[in-house]
Amino acid sequence: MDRYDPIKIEQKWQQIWADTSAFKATEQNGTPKMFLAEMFPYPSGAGLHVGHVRNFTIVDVLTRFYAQQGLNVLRPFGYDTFGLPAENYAIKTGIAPQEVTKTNIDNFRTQAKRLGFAIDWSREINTSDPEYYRWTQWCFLQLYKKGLAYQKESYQWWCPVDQTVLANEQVENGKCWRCGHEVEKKKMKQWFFKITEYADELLESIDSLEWPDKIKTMQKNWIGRSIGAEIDFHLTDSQKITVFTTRPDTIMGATFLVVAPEYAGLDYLLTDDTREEVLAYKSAALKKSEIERQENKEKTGVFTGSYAINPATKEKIPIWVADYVLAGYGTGAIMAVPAMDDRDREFAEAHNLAIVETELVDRDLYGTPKTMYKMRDWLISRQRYWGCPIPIAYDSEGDPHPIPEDQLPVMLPEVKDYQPDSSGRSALAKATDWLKVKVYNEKTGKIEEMTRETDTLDGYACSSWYLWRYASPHDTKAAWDPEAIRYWEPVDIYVGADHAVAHLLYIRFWCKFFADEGYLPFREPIKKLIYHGYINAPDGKKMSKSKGNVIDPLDVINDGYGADTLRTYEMFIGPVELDAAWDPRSVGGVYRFLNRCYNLLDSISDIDNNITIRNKTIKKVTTDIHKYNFNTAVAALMEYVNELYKTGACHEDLVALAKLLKPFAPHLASEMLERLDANDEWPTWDDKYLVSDTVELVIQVNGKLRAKLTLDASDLDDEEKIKSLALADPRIAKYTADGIKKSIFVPRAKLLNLVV
RNA sequence: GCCCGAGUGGCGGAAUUGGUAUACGCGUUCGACUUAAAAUCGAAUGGAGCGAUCCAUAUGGGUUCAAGUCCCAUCUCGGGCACCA
Repeated sequence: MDRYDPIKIEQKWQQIWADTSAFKATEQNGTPKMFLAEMFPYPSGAGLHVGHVRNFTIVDVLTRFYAQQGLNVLRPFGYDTFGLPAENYAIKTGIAPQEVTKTNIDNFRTQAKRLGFAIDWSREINTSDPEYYRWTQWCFLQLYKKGLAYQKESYQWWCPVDQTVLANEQVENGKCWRCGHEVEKKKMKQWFFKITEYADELLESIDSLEWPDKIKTMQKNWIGRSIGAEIDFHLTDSQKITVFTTRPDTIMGATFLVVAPEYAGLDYLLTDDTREEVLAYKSAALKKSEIERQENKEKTGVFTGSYAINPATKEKIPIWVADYVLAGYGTGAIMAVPAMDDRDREFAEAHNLAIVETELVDRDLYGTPKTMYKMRDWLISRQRYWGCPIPIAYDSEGDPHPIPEDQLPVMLPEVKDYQPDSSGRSALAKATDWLKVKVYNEKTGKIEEMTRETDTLDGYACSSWYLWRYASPHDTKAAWDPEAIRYWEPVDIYVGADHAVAHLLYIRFWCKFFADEGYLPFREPIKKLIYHGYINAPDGKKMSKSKGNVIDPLDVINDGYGADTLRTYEMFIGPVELDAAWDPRSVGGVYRFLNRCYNLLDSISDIDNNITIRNKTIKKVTTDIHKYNFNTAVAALMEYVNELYKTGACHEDLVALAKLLKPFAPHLASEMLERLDANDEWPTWDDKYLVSDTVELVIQVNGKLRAKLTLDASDLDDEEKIKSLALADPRIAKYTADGIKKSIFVPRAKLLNLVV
């Protein structure tokens, strides 16, 4: 017969799937649903990389597996398109981000189709499509109405290269997550989402999720709840400093107070003698980069000139300012207990402050109980062009007003000059016509001309609700259709390799908010999460253009291996949660395996020799996919094929093989099933075929393997018989000449251990 | 510094509740087919030894009839957090 020609077979089936809209999903009441999704990609100019392929293939294996089992499966696809790369490209080339985005999406779609993914292409979404971001703006307005979107002036992380502020979650080791440049602090008025409102629930409900412990722990640490108390230290009868502490019981040892350089009431504490020195210290601290603060943990600080009374000891204690106290946490002021706290002791020793051993007192004696979180509110303003416009306008007094919902979307205007500047306003500030808008002013009761907000939304806002959009992606009346939501959502299995705290925390926050508003009938958006590892270059290093070690998945297909080999290889490469290094020779091994599957069609035996291993393989592959052990599922199929080569494959053997293979190599499997005249219904096994008539019994002496006996399965009930058979065996007898002390028989393990 | 996770052949990795360590794949070697090569098919492959055997799951202890798996220390690597009071 003909040779295995993956390119030909794959083209044929991709055409069939396209022509028949094979993966279109519709609600079917009475049929159990399964909603699967990957973290949708940012469509870069480079096209799909092997990491995308791993991500999408995991989803695809599960999609096809559940579909073959008769579930009503939804597997949509979309593009997360707002963001810096397209805008930076526009600044460099003058080509509009809208245009580049379209080109890149087209390329991604074409490439994804060549991989044979079972995607419902009628549900494609794109976050920079006005029909989509119209509803992102609607989401913003719902949060705004409830006071969960608000403006605040404060010190924020600012990236001087990208010329925008960043959320806490987007600062990695003091550097910008996009360009890697050190971030600075800048005082600006910015928009926030009040995620802290849900801190307790985000923390407490996380244990109910079937997510990897690693992610759960990271989120818990990020939220960082501390239970303690706030305590007032009075300077005078009317002036006080409130501190937060987790150890109010150590107050007897509090020998001084420390406030952060940014502390709001700092000025009041200064005296003529100290003012100059303290202000110099403050401006130096603000200039320090986060990197410098991290590297240099020396405890610097200066005395403010003021004193407060310790309410427990009634002692007058000095107030210092030091940058080891953080402005953004607690009250920005602490009581220092150098006898108990390492950092306070270091500071006290460096500045000759009193250290007194403390006796513990009752926790509630001097303060009021208070819970504090490390998590801050989510900063969402971005001073960049290529993002979702914030639907807000300002009146002549600078007060914000929401754009009415019936005027959405606030379209992102086309501009010529995308370059941001250090003024703190995006390129949208130059779109002078667009800036003007007439909005009703509830203060004056009139429609007035106002000025639009020129910041755009953090891209994470766009991805905080897209999983719900998938349920009714073309809805023009609402962000999502409640009926479709009730049927499909929440997501059953979500697959990704990134965004452990940012995206996966934000989407949980929005879910809880919209549940409270009555728009969602559940409080957690994602039941199960598969967090897979990266694929590295053959040398084990991260793939990168500059190192020239990038493997292009399309090259693998075009080299003649085909998509099925690529997909199956990436599932076989190792445990799903671990990083793996690309091995071009192993790709060849998987190709050989698929080739062997195909060639089995040439000689179909009439005799069924393989009932046991067939049933065993069906069981193994089924349970492995349920456990996401894709690598061992593929290994089981390889073992099965090796066996079929030895014993000869009958029709039923091959049908089972093709069905089990289909999630991994759908084109080849479809071809095989067609030639075998079979459907793709997932096969079942019968445990009665898994027990054979004879069993191999392991005989150990002192725990070491010494012999194997083949017996009738029924003999496993007869311990005495087994023992005498073992003792009679010459390989055993030579160890047991002096008799045995005891014997342990384990029928479950088919094992007999003799102790001499 | 703190919190997780992981250390198994030449390599990627398998191993129900503790129960035959090294499945599967790569690589290597040999053989068949071929004028030859590729492809394909078959066989061998943890180390030492002629052998019976002995030694091997990061290191050192422990529990057990039995430990890759459980317990205690130590080392190495990866990830996260990092002055959060």
